[in-house]
Amino acid sequence: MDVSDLIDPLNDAQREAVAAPLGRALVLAGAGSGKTRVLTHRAAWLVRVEGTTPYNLLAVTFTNKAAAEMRGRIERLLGISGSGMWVGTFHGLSHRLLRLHWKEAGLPQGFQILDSEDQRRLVKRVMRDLEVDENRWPVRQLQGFINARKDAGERPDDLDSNDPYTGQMARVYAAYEAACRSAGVVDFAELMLRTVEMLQNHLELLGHYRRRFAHVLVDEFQDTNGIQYQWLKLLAGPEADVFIVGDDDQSIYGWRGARVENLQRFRSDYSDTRVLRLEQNYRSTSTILEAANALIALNSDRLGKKLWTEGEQGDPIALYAAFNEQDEARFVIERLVSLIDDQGLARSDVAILYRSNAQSRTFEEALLSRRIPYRVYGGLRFFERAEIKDALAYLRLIANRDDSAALERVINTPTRGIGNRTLEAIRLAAREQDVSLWRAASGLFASHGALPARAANALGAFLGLIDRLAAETADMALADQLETVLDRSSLRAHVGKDRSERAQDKLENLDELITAARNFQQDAQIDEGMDPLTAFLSHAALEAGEGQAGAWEDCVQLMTLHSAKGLEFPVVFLVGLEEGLFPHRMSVEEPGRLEEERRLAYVGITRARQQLVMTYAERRRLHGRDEFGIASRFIRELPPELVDEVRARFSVTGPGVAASQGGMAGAVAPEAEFGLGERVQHSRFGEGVVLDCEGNGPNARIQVNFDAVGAKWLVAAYANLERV
DNA sequence: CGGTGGACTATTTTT
DNA sequence: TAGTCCACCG
Repeated sequence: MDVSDLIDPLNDAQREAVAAPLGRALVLAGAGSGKTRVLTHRAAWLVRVEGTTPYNLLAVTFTNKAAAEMRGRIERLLGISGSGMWVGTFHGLSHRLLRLHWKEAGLPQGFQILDSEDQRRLVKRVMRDLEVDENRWPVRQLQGFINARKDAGERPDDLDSNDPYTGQMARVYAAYEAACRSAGVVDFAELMLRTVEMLQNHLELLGHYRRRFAHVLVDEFQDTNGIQYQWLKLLAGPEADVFIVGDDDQSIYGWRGARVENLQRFRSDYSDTRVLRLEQNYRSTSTILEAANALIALNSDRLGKKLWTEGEQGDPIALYAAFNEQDEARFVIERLVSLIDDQGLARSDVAILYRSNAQSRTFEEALLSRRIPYRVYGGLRFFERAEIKDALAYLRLIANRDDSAALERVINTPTRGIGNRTLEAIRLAAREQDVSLWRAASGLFASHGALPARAANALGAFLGLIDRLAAETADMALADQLETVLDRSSLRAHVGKDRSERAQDKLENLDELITAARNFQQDAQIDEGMDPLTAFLSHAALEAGEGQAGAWEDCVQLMTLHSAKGLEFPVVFLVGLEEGLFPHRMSVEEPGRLEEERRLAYVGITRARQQLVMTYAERRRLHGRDEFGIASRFIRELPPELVDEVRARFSVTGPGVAASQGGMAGAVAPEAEFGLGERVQHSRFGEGVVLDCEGNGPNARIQVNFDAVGAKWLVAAYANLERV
């Protein structure tokens, strides 16, 4: 049997992992060490060498993107496609199990999924019904509490109701659960918890799946939370062949419940675990790697790993102390332009990474003014847009009248004369009779005199509209159904008359939704037993889609450090490295949280392949105030010899900024060979004026505005400039 | 019902 | 500063 294609492209450590004997294996894979390759090759190895079938594999990741990538790569290695292989996210796979076994899970057949916004609205609704003071108990906090409890596998009954604080929150949790049950909806955390409970309560099902999934593979294990760990352990059972890959140094989601300890826990739960390390890095220069190693070494409680590379040393890390955030953006953009224009880098080779979303603005403005295409990751996703959610809420209501969250959303969108009074009456009736809003509304409408005539008419029109839409569109294709709903509900007209320039965008989004529905029905393999509408709605909830449609031209990439995990770029600008911003002030108090910030810095540094540029601003406008910042401790924690401080302080920039306490190596004042404004001559570009200088010695860079070709950055050592 | 203005808040985010 | 949310008013 020829498995050279599986084995040959691997190094020794990778090979050892891929060909590990069946059993429990934990692969500690450093950044850029080829973990996805190892995982996918392992899957292919199991089929081609160990003789299992794709049907017996269970491969789990966190994001849809990673799951799609993994599936594609495994299928390519196996030369198959569309197999019965279960590759997906924790939530996607749980969803599938719950659809197949809705009865055993105690769910209605057509249950729908609440996204975070739906959940928050529902929690809020429940709190109002319970008359919980929203000022004392912020809704988001309660939502977070409920999710944290579910992520830990706890139901309201498991909580200490004697403690007044916990007791109050448990009350809301319980009421929220009741509301979900009556509406036939589940939130994200519930998908996991419900699946675990279902399997625990139905040992015949558990046995079936344990036999089926003889081989379990998990990516990014350091990001698993309590319930995900339980889920895995339950499905894998004591016998399964389990192959997990993770990196404790890249655990950056502790704040949303991820438990790095699960790596250790796995080792102690399965004492025969074979631990393997992938430490050879194929991504970054040795300079970048050394910096990353030095930084992360300051964390305690590491499982221990030291990355190395056979690659080149590369350039030193550039550090720029900006005067303020505009200066920071100016520096980054100028540097990036010179990389693109003079060194031929693609725009998409360059990433600007920051700690918090708000920082993107200055960079966007600077990029915009220079007409450089860019793309910001994060922000509102397609299926999260209000007009899209409104449209989907109509569909949800058509699929399931008891979906009270959906009803609340659209009963008066567009406005149809059902005001708060009427809605309050409906809510009251629903609470008293312990039924869904739809049923309560129908009841009120049917009993004469229960509502004022006007309200009753309006309500009747709404109830009739939904019933009619449901009946008339029942046999339509999804896209046609949606089209009909948008027109007949007047939602499209409502969205269109929004008198802002956003109205056009919104209409286009609705069209996009119709297209999405059409494509979905065409090429999605819809699981048996799920009608297309239910499947589409679940898809919309589980895969919120991209933030920006299309836009796949060559763009500079802007994103938070969190969203950069798993990606790599030839050039990385790590910006806003100031105490209070990064590490964020909310994380500096607790050692554990500070270490997570440090891991975040580690993730950022290791995204860079060739060149890493760090910046911080000595002054920054934050929340409308001017804040003075000092360099982040993460800068000071890097070996000074790897860092080259770029100082533009030739002159003018401003008094008092030349020597900063955060500066490296005592901030030697640069000796410039050329002064600003001086006229110089270049062999190729002709004459020009010196605009700016950075650094000193042979590494110094000089910006010259050439008469013929405009402004360019030149490296002093190669430029051979002469005074005119 | 929709529009306005005051209060409040401001890490990270996937599913 | 800027964006969101909500209460109140016409």
